[in-house]
Parts: sequence; structure tokens; C-alpha cells
Amino acid sequence: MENPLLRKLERFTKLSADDREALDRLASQRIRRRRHREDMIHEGDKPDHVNPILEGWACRYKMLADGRRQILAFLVPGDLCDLHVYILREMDHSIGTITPVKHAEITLEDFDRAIDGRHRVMQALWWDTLVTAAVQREWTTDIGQRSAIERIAHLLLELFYRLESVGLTNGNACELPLTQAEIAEAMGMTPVHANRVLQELRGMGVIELSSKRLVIPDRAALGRIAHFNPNYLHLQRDGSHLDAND
Amino acid sequence: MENPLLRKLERFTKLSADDREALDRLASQRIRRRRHREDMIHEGDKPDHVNPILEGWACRYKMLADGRRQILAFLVPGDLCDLHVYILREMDHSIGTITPVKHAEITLEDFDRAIDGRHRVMQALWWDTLVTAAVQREWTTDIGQRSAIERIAHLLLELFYRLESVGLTNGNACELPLTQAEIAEAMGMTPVHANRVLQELRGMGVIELSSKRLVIPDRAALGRIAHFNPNYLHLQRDGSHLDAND
DNA sequence: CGTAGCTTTGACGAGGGTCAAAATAAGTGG
DNA sequence: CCACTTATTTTGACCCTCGTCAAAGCTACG
Repeated sequence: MENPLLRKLERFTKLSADDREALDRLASQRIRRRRHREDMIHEGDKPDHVNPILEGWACRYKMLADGRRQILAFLVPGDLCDLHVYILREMDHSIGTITPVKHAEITLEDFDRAIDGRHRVMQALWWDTLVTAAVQREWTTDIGQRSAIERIAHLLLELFYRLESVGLTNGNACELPLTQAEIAEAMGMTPVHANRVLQELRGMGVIELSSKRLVIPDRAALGRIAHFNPNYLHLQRDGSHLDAND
Repeated sequence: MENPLLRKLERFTKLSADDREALDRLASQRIRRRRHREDMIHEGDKPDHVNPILEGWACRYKMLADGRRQILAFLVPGDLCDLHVYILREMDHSIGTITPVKHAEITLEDFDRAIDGRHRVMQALWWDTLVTAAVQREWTTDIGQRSAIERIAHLLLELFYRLESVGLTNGNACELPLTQAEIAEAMGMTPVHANRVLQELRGMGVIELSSKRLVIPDRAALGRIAHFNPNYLHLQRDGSHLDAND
């Protein structure tokens, strides 16, 4: 399969052959594999490399002192994970795998070298950072204002759009390797309640979800429940003025 | 008073005289004043300038179709507000004032010109973007996992630290021009409940809050209630290796 | 000093949390 | 491929935190 990172960044601007080659080389130089439910980076670490995900799912999370956990983001193939270690020395949260994960490991120096002089790539990476922040704002809104059913509907739609943008959907279906407990930890509710909400959504016929596979028969219907507006995902090729022409 | 933007950025790295002058010029070229409760930028806009706040408070917010509002961030002097319009064309949220606001208005071209060749300034601005994202993650955790009293305690501490970093505190006191309704909209609760929680915090003697003035007699005590860890504010001069030496 | 905006109270209700156990599904080793 | 173990999903009963609605005090300011 094509490099999912490239695929995602081209959602912003068309890269040149040289850009693509540089990124591809970067993402295939050093590859690591992680097991299921393993911490890739822990809060307090001062990592010196960036870990774009090539296969599998991970999540960004924070633990409170008393064991409560908030999942802050789901990370799927194409996600840079932790580009911010570029500037922020110390991790203020952890990253753990959800499924087995295959990811690249890029030292900051290699990263620097690859970006240097490649303005278009630099902009694309910045775009990715900003979209990540926009998604975080949407999650704040989810948890702060939406009811449990709206929240879960919203999350499922968001994940579907994001997977679609890296070519990981199949018509109206996709893999969704999350447990209900993980969905609950992300949306600030208990697993018991997440279970009840999922049953309700199934009962309404707007989703099918079993054995780690999600089907959304009618996106508009689910969107109406969620009050979903995909503008925050910025899928509109904001960087088309930077398009390469080779 | 000193330019709060400079003051904040120097929390990251020491700027050179030239850097400071460039930023200062940028932030004083075109000044606008806004009234109390006015929208500075609206969701859907495609602004072509950045609006750093020089005086007063504003907030970032999202409206849902049915009128619910989530405040996503409080913006205080020194905050860039909307640096992301640099890359993302269309606003996915709105920015409105809370008090009367004085802000600069910097066109993207001027911004470009000022940053060009000033690597240290560029890094400092990027740092600001990343800290903003880190704060957003903390808010997600607040609303998702913390109880109402923890949340409000956490918010008040965060604001206090941020104000301190731009020189807007006085010992253990600061201005806090928020209504209880605004605090509630930020923390995903009702104004009635926010009121009750504030009374409880007052009753415990960990805050004094009246006529828009906040006093935190014992920061550690309030921190214990909030489970507060300031690491996410990245106040540790992450960019000290970039320090200018003039 | 009147009026609008904020804060505070009270009574009541509901969405979602808690606890615990049962029913399934998914692994694992023999 | 079966038997056993462990993880995940589902149910049920109960209840608590926080939301709703509505009215009454305050405060601030023209």
C-alpha cells in the first residue's frame, strides 16, 4: 500500500516527486514494530525522534494521579504522533498502542535535513499540526456540549472521515479496532454507558459495529444525530496554491 | 507596559534586540479596539491577518446548531489568537471579546516578512502554537475526567499561571473578568452549577473571587483539589538553546 | 434611581455513574 | 480442534452529580 503519510499530506497540497521521495525515504529508514497495548512514549520523556505511524492504531492519553485516564486522540496510519517534540522538550502526555503498530522512527536531525529547503513539505507538516489542534478543539466541544449519543456518533464519523483520507475505508465500511472501554475513555464516559449508547445507535440502524468492523449505511443520518460538520478536518486542500506541478 | 507578546515568547527563548524590535513594530503598526462582547472573527471567515491581543480578554468558541456554545480557550494579552489562519484558510470556530480588547492587526504578508530570516522568532511562534494545543488537550482532560470542582479549580490555576507569565498578576492576585456563565460554558457545565462550585471553593478558603478579582491564597492547596500539574504549560524555557546573546 | 446583567437559592428531575454478575467472544496451550 | 483462561460486551438495580426551571437578591452603571 501507498505510504499513508504521503496520502494524508497530499490532502493539503500536491507534493513534488522530490518531496515525495524525501518523505518516503524518511519513513522507511528505521522501522519499529510495537505490540498491542504497549507505551510508545511516556509522559515526562524527552524523546529525540518523531514516530509516524505506518500501520495499526495508537492513542494519545493522559493519566490523572488516581488512575483515571483520558484518551486525547486516536492515532491512525499517516499520523505523525509527536511532531511537537521538535520544539517542546518534555512530553506532557503519553502515547500507547491500541493494536500492534508499525511505525518509522525519525531522528530530529534527519527530520531537519529532509525539511530544509523543502518549503512545501514544511507547510504540509505545519498544516498537519494545525489540523490535529482543530480536532482537539472539536473533542473539547464533544465532551463539553454533546450528549453521549451525539458524542459517540460524532467520534465514529470523525474516524471514518480520517480513515477515508488515508485510503483505509471500503465504501461505507472500515476497520475499527477499539474496545467500548476505549471509546468511553475518549469520550469521557463509562464503558457501561458507551455500551448502551452503541446499542441505541445500532437499534436506530445508523451504524453496524461488530468484530472490530464499522459500517455506516447512511452518513447523513448519522451526521444529523451528531450535529457533524466536517469543516474542522480541513479536507479542502487548503494548500492548493502550493501545488507542485511535476 | 511592556509588550505582552514579547514577554510571553521570552518564556521560551531569549530574543535578540533585532527580534524584539521586529515583533514590536509588527504589533504596533495597526491597532484596533473592540468593544465588550464583540465578535472579532466568525466561523467560516477566511481572514487575511493575525490579531495578537494587547489588552483585554477574548475567547475562542464554537456554536452548535441548537445554540449550545462551548468556549474552547480564553485569550489574554500576548495571545496570537489565530496564527493558524496562516495555513488553514477557513475558520472552524469563532473568536469573541469578553472585555473591551485592544489588538494588533497584522497582515499575513507583513508577518511573513518579519519572520523571514528570523529563525528564532519562527521557533518561538511555533512554540506558542504547540503550547496552545497542549492547553487544549488539558481542557479535554478537564471536561472528560475531572469533577466540577476539580475542573474549576484547575481552570483558575491555569489562568493564573498564564497571566503570571505575561506579568498580569500581583502576588497571589489577578484580574479575572469572567462571568460565572462564561466559566460554565468553558468547563461544560451550567451556570447554576458553576455558581455552587465557586461557593464551595470560597467556603474552603482556597480562592477569593469577587468583583472580577481573583485571589489564590495558597496555590498548593488549590492545586491539590485540581490535581494540577503545570507541565503542560511548558514554562521551562524549552528554547534556551536558541537564546540570543545580545 | 431605574433597569439590565449577574449571582444566588430552592425544588425537582434526568442523564449518566456505580457495582456486580452473567453472557459472549477471543486467545492459549495441550 | 478442544478445554481453559482472560478480555469484552451486555444486563439489571440503584443512586448521585449535575441539569432545569423559576424566582429573588445583588451590583453596576447610565
